[in-house]
Amino acid sequence: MKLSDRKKKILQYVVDDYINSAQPVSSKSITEKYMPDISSATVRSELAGLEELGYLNQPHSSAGRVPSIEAYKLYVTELMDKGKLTSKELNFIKEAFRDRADNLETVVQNTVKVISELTDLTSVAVTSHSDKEKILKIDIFKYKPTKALLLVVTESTLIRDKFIDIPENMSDEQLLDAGRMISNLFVGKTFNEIVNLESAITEEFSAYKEIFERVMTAIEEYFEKDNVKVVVDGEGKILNHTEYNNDGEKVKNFLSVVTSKDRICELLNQEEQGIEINIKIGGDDKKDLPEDCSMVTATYSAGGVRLGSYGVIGPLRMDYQKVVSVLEGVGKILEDILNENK
Amino acid sequence: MKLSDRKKKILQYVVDDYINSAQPVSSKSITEKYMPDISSATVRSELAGLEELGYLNQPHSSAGRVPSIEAYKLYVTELMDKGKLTSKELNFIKEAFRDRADNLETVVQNTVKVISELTDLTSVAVTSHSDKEKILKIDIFKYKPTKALLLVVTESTLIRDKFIDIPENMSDEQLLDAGRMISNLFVGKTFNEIVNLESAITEEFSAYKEIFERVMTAIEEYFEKDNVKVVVDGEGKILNHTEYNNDGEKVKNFLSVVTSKDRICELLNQEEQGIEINIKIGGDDKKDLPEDCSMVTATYSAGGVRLGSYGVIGPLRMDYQKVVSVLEGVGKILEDILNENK
DNA sequence: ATTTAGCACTCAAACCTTGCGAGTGCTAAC
DNA sequence: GTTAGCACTCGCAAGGTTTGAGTGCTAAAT
Repeated sequence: MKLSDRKKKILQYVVDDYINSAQPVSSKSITEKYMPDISSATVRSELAGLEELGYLNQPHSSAGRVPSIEAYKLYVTELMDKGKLTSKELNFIKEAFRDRADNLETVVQNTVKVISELTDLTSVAVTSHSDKEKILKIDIFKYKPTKALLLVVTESTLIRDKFIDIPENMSDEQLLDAGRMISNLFVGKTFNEIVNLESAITEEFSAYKEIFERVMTAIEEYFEKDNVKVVVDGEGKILNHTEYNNDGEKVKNFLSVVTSKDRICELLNQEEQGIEINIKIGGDDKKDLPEDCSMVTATYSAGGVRLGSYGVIGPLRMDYQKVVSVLEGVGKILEDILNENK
Repeated sequence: MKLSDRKKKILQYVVDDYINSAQPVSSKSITEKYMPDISSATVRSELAGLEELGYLNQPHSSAGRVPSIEAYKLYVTELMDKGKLTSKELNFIKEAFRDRADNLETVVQNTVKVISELTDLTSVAVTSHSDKEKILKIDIFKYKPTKALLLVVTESTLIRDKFIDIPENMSDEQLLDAGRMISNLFVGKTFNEIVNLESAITEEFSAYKEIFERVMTAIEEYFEKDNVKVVVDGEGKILNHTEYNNDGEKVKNFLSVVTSKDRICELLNQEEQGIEINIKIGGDDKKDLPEDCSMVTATYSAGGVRLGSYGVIGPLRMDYQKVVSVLEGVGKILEDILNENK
C-alpha cells in the first residue's frame, strides 16, 4: 500500500489533533474539523490503511487512532506545517536578551530559560569549547607552600583553574620564572598545538621539566573530561504533560537524565555538525533518551564555528511546530549576539 | 492535660512506626509491638489525649493516628532515639571521599551526592564565601580592543571573572600600569577592606579613575549577588516517597524549589550560625519551604569559620534518625578534609 | 472502483452497590 | 486507672451495570 496524498493529509490531521488533545483521534472528528466533504466511513478505511502501514495504533479496538513513533518522524520531517512565532512570543524572546550579558554562560542560561518558558518543556544546552581556541593567558602562582594554582584563560573566556604540586626543590623565583616561560610558550597557541609541542619542547625546559609536565597533564585533563558546560532549565516541566502525570517511574527516569550533566552531554554531543534542527525520537533508536521522550536540538555557532547545542527534551507528544519555531527564533537572536561579541 | 512520660513514649512509638510504615498507627499495633503489658484500650485513651493536645490526627474516624507537625517537632528535638551509622554506611562515606579533591567545589559535590544516596532524599549545599577572605591575585588584561577581563582569585580559590569596558582613551601601557597598581593595592586585602578603601584612595588614582571605578563596581557586584555556589543532588528522589507519588502538583512545586538556586540559597542562608543540626518543618512557620516538606541542615566550617551549609529536603515523614546521623557522619569527615586542606 | 449510510459490536470509563475489616469510642466491670 | 466487650464508622476493594464513543463490515449508491 502506498501513502497517497490523502493519507498523508489525514495522518497530519491525526498527529495535529493528537498533539493538542492528547486523546485518540476518531474518524468522525477528522471529517467534522478538516474534511467536511467526505464521510467518516471513508476516513475510517484510510485510517485502517495507515494503521496497516504502521503509522497509527489503536489503544483498544473501539478507540480512535494514536500516532506511532514512525508517524511522528514523518510528521516532523514532511507533514508538519511550519509554525510562526506570534509577535508576543518574539517580544518575549527579545526582552529576555535585552541586557546583553558579556559572558557566554549567562547568555546560555538566558537561552534555556526562554526556551523552557515558551515551550513549557525542559530545555538544555551544552557549550563545547573547541580545541582550536587560542590560549589568551596562562599563569602559575604560589598558593600554599607546596601548591600552586594554574590559571588558563581562552578566547571564549573559558577559565580553568587547577592546583599543581610544586616540585620540592623549587624556589619561588624558579616558579615565577617557569611561569613566565610557560606563558611565553603557550599564549597565542591552541590546545591542539600545545599538545603537539610537548615532545619537541621538553629539552629546552630541562630545568623545569617537572612543573612543565604537570602543567601539560592539567591541560590535557581539561580536554578529556572538563570541556563542556551543561545548563538546564525547567526540569519539572515534564509534570505539566499528562502522559507523565501518574507515572512516578517515568518521571524519575526522566529526572535522572536531565539532572545528570553527563547524560545530557552525551545526548547533545551526538549532534551532527551543520544540521540546523535535529530531532531524535526516543524508544527505538536512541537508548539513552528516556522512554517515550523526544529531543529537538539546534546548534549555535559564531563565525562559522560550532560553540554548542541547545534544545528541549519532552514527551513524544510535544508541540513540534512550536518547538521548532522557538528554537529557530532563539537561534537567530543568539547568533546575532555571539557574532557581535566576537 | 500534661504530657506524661507514658504519653511521650507512646507518641514516639507512633512517629517511629508511621515513619517507616506510612500507615496510620493503631492502638493495637502499639501494644503488640511495644507495650505488651498494657491493653490496647489503655493506649487508645492515651492516643485520644495526645490528639486533644494536638500531637496526633485521625485521617478519618475509624483510622489509626498520624503525627501532626507538632509531633514531628517534639519527636526530633526530644523523643527520637539517636541513630548510629552502620559500618557499611560509614565505609560508603569514607570511600566517597577517598581521593581527596583539591577544590572545594568537588568536595561539596561529593558531599551532596553521598548524603542523597544514603538518605534517599534530595540533598543540597551552599558554599558561602566570607567577605573576610583575602584576595590572592587580581589581574586585568586586554581581551578585545574595547574590553578587558578582570580576574580575581581569593584564598578559598574562589575565582571570578568579569568583562570591563576599557576607557576610550586608554593605551595598552596604561592598562597594564593600572592593572599593576590595582594589584599592588588589592592583593592581601579582604573584600571588606577594599570596599572601605574606596573613598580614601581615589585621589591617588586620578589618572586611572575610570578603570578603577569599574573594577570596584565589579567587585561589589560579586558580593551582592554572586557570592554563593549551590549544589544539589537527587532532585528526583522525592518520587521515591509515597506521599508524593500521585500528586503532580506537589512534585512540581518541590522541583521548582530544588531546581532554583535562588530559592535554595534563601532557605539555607536563614541558617543560624553555630547551630549544629537544624531542623525546619514546612507548612506553618516556613513559607518558602515546599508544602509538607521539612529540611534538616548542618553547617560546615574550617578553622572555626563557617563556609556553608548542607542538608536534605524531603517529605515531612522522613527518617530523621538516619538523616541526622548521616549529616553528622559526613560532617565529621568534611571538617577533617577542610582543616587538612587549610 | 470509491464512497457512503446503516447497523451490530466492542470496550473503557463512570457509576453503583455491597461486604469486609480495621480501628475507634464508649460503657460497665475490675 | 485499666480492661474487656461491643456497637459503630468509614475507607477500600470487588463485582456489576450502564453509557457512549468509536470501530469494522456490508450492501447500496455514485
